[in-house]
Amino acid sequence: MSINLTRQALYLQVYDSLAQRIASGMWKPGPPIPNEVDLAREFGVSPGTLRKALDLLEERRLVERRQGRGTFVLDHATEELTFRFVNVFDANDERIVSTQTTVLSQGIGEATQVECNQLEAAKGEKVLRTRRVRDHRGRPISYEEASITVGRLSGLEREPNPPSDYLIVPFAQQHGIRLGRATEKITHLSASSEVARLLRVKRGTQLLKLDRVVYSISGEPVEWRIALCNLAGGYYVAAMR
Amino acid sequence: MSINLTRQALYLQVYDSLAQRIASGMWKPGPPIPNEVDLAREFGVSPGTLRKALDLLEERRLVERRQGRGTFVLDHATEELTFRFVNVFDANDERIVSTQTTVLSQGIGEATQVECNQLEAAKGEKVLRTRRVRDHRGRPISYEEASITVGRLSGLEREPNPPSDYLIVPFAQQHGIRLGRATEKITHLSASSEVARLLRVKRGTQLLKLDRVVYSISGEPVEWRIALCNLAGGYYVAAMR
DNA sequence: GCGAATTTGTGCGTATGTATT
DNA sequence: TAATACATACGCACAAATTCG
Repeated sequence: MSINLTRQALYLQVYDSLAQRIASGMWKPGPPIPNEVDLAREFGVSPGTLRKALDLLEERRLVERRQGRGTFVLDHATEELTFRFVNVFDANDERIVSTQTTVLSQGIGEATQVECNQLEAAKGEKVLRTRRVRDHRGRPISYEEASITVGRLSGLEREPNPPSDYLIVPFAQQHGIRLGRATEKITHLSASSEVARLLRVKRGTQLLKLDRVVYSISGEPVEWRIALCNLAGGYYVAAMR
Repeated sequence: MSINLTRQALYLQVYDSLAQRIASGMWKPGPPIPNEVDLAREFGVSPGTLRKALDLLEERRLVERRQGRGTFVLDHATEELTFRFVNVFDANDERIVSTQTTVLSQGIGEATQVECNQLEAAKGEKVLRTRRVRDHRGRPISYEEASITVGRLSGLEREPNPPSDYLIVPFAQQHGIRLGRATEKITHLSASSEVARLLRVKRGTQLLKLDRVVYSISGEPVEWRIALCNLAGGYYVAAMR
């Protein structure tokens, strides 16, 4: 290569370009993206450099590569990817994938101080707040309060009626954002009378409190959520590396 | 390269050789290992292939590479690596790194049915069991029951007095094993009178139950541990990708 | 303070292996 | 079987970081 005046390695620049094509919807799940040789030629880089960019796309779950078939944009609306930030399992070792939700309230407002901290948002930024109760196998399982940074989901600002039963992973994907990681703080507490009523348990029942922030692949916080969860014989699973 | 009669890719074979040198203690933390060109020559592979093997060693935290300096074997006895499977923080956001432990009992025996399941051990395999109470800032913070597969830690069988206050990560390293990942199941429960006494809390106090299995880099379970933890204003943190 | 030597990081180009269609 | 696409491997050149005289 010639002299590198740019701050970024070439394969990282290629990564950005490819990621942009996926975020913009130019490449969608379904058909394979162009093959490596063609892409390398198009970007004017060597096949090895392009492969390194694809390695990164794969690691960040933007694409999936299959030898002999091609490279495919991943659909984050699959069960595997959608529920990967949901670590609660019921007593039968089944992941709690809420089928039904009851929305208590929803609205857009300016971020509070706490929301600004959790979401790394500037003062005055808009957030979409949703309060709901999730059911699992016909039983209310959790009460949730979630806040989403409106500005980071492209097009959300202009949506008249955002879905109140959204699941954050596919919801973000629909707005050009793939999620990369999340952290969750876990404590336990006693159900207040209000929450007890919503979850149909006795007041004082012990619940798990899950305080979660979900980040985009590029590292921005997208959703902050607090869930009060009635484990009822189930458990939470954490995986560490 | 010539025909590939082996099942494994060349860079994976090289990885195994390098990993073996670290496990055996031939290469230790401290001085850098030989440079990439020399290693490639020694193994009779191209620099690119050797680099791919090193990439894997780095990803699995066996080595650390620094441009201009060299490649170094990682010491898992550092705080960062030792406590990476400890996700409990106190009310001041400080990780709970137990300074003091009181051992209640320790001994070697044949694995029970449950231990065989958790540790993927054969019937009759030996396990080292330790019961202890951990302190944090002068307060008892958790009661633990741990079982270790004796056969998977080299030399442990012949140790007359295994340390009762071991920390699993450096302890495994001392026996030629680096740990790769862990999973932890979390529930809450009320303290029994016995546990309440040990943790100096009232009977019935809510505790977090942490049921953890730690795996070696090669994927074998090494330790199964149950901890009953008095959060006392603290919290558990899970990170997801 | 500077330049040479050393070591890893990035990039190029090519050939061949292997899985899929 | 043939064509296609990703996977592995080779070898070389130069960039960037670090160390040391």
